[in-house]
Amino acid sequence: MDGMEKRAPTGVEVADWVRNRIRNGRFSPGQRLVEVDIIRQTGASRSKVREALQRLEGEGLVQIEEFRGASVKSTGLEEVAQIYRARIALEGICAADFARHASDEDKRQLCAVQDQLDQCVIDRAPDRFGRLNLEWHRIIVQGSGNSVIAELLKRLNVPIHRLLFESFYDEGRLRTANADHKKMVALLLAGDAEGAEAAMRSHIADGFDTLSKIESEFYG
Amino acid sequence: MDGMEKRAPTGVEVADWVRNRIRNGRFSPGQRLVEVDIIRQTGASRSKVREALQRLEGEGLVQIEEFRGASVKSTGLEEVAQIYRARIALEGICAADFARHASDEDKRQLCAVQDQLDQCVIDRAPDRFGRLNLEWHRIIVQGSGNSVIAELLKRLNVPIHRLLFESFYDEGRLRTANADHKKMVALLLAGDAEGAEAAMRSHIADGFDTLSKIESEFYG
DNA sequence: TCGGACAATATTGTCAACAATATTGTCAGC
DNA sequence: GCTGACAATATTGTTGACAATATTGTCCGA
Repeated sequence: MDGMEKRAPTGVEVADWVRNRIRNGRFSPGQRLVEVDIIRQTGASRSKVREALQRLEGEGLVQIEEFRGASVKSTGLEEVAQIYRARIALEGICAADFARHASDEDKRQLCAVQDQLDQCVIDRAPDRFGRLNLEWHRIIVQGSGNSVIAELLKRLNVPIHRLLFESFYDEGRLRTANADHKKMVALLLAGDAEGAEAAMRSHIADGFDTLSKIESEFYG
Repeated sequence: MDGMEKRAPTGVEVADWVRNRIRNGRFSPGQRLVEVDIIRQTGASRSKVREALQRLEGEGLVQIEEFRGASVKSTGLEEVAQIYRARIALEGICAADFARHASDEDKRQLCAVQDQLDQCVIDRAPDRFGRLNLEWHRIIVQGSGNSVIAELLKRLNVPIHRLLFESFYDEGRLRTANADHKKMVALLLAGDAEGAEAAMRSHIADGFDTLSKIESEFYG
């Protein structure tokens, strides 16, 4: 795939490869995904590439038209809004469940990441903050113990991956977001399920609001 | 597929065919899905059947082992509980959004189905009640206007399809469920988003509770 | 120069043959 | 009868060739 590997990649691996490239914008919306190109770049057989593209179509990440092949599906602002609404619902529940029955290990991890986030605010490192922010949310989902929801969120986050970093380049948003985080950690550790859920909801909703202000002219 | 059709079914159609058979129990958990059998029954080519099985694996409905083929994945009580938790989150949000901005047409449809549900209670028709119950929930999701969540719920409901009918054979549960429905319709029409969401949540949670009592010995 | 017809190429869709592995059947030896 | 080795069968995995369609290039006439 990257270097020179012996065994040919499996269909799932090719799907991962393409998905990553879509996520970080290396494949842009509307771009056609020609089978031969992917074969050349991955070393996979055509069957595997086709399998991968069909899987990604199932995830809603690409669309396949007859005799025209696969292309990266673009997600408009309306769909982004719907994804955020789903996140509000799901991560809200996760916060509540985390408050109810997270393990000490999960709580410890959460605090550790929170410390690093605080440091990022001091250092004004929005990029690193973005990465740790993903980790922070992931820990809460994992701590809720619901792997079904975890899987749903993993898929929902793919199309909005870039956007999840965008807003933190605004200093003010970065500070308020981290203030949200600190309050929420307190609620989560205190076992206040209702409070944590409400806090998570407004936190994500605020994230979308600042985002839609930034991106509104882009989407028109 | 059923009768004698001319054109061969596409991969998506074969996937639908298998998914339906899994949903209504015609294919039971653990059962191996042999490619040749599906070819015989659907008239599809092997490529299409393989494509279909891979798609279903992506949906988490079957599992594929190397050189052992596809088999229907079984969902334990723990996973069912997690699915219900996700439903609580997502349908709760849908209820709130329905209350906020559902169209008059959606409201009208909801009332119509509610009337039919009431009739089912009078007639003691649990089977018909189950079908209309699906429709009732679907209308609320549709009325929320969030197609992303609608898609998530459609997938989540597949593995628990049978269970969604089970509890209504208990007369008491059927009555309380319909009482929930009527209260919720009132809240939805009144535009009480918070009330509707809370009602939907406890409605679904109650559904799982009665279910887990019925099925607990089955899952052991 | 423009546009349409036609050819050339590129790309995807389909299928069948073959390889690799698992599953089942058989039988000798005990 | 039971067990293990081996053969026979069944099933899945892979590849390549070919068909179907789309895309691009070319040329000619108005």
